[in-house]
Amino acid sequence: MTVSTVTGAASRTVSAEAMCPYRLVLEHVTSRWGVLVLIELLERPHRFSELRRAIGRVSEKGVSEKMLAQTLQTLERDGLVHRDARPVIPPRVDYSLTGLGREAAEQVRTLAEWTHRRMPDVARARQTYDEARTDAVRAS
Amino acid sequence: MTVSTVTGAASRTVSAEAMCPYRLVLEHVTSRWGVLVLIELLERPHRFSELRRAIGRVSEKGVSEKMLAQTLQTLERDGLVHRDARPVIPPRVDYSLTGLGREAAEQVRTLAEWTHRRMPDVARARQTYDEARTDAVRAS
DNA sequence: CCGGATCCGTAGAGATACTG
DNA sequence: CAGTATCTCTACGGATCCGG
Repeated sequence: MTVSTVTGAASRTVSAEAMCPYRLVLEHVTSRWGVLVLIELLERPHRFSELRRAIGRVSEKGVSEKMLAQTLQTLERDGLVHRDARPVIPPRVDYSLTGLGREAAEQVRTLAEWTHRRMPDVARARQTYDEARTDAVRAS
Repeated sequence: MTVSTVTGAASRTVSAEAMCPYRLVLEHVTSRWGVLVLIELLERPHRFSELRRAIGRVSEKGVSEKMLAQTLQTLERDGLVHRDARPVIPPRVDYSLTGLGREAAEQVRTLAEWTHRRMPDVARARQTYDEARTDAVRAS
C-alpha cells in the first residue's frame, strides 16, 4: 500500500510539519473542499454521497469522489472529523464533526457568512477596479 | 497584454461568478497566500518586499514574487487591500487593508490563532490515527 | 450497489529568469 | 524594487477497478 496522500503526507511531513505545524492544519481547514465539508457537517452528519451531493449543490460542478475522500481523510487525521464505517451491505459510512472540528467549522462558517453578507461591497470594488483597468488600456 | 490572472479571471468569471459569487471571494480570502497576506497586513502596512520577507518568516520557503503579486492583485480587486504606488525611483508601493479587508483579516487571524492554540490536540489525533493505520498494515 | 483506491491527463499553482 | 514572461510540476478531475 502506498496511500500517497494521507500516509504520504505523514512521511513527507516528517520535515515539513517540523518547520511550521499549525500552518498545515490551517491549510487543511481553509482548503477548497475542507471549508465546504466543515460547513456542511456543521448542519448534521452526512454519508459520503450525501456530502458529495450537498456540496455539489453549493459549489456548482461539485467535488470529485477522489477529492472528497482525500479531504475527509485529512480532516479525520487532524481529529476534526469522525468517520463511522458500518460493516453492512451496501456499505454505509457516516461522517460527523468532533468537538475540535465543530470549533473550527463554526469559525469557518462565520467567515463564509461574512463573505456572503459583504458580497455587494466586493462586487462594487471589482467594478471600480475593472473599469479603471479598462480605461487604462484604452488610454494606451 | 494578456494579464492572464487578474483580467483573465475577470472575463472567465462572467460565467463562473454568476453561479456562486461569494464562494470565489471566500477562496481568495482563505487561499494559501491570501491568509498570510491579510494577517500580516493587519499588523501594519507593508511594502511588496517587506511583505515577502515577513511571509517567508512564517511560511518557511516563502511566497514567490509571482504568487505574491497575484494574490495582492486579487485581494485588491475584491476591495480588501489598498495599493498605494508612489511614482518614485526606485519604485515604492505600499499595501494596506481597506475597512472591508480589516474585517476579513480579523476573522482569518482568529482562525489562525485558534489553529495554533489547538495544535496539541491535532498532534495527538494524528498520532492516534497514524498508529491505528500502522497496526492495520502490520495485521495484513 | 456504495465507498473508496489507483492510474493517467490536464489546468493552474508555483519557482526561476528577465524587464522597467 | 516591483512586477512580468516563461518554464516546471503538483493538485485536481475523470475513468476504472475493487472489496464488502
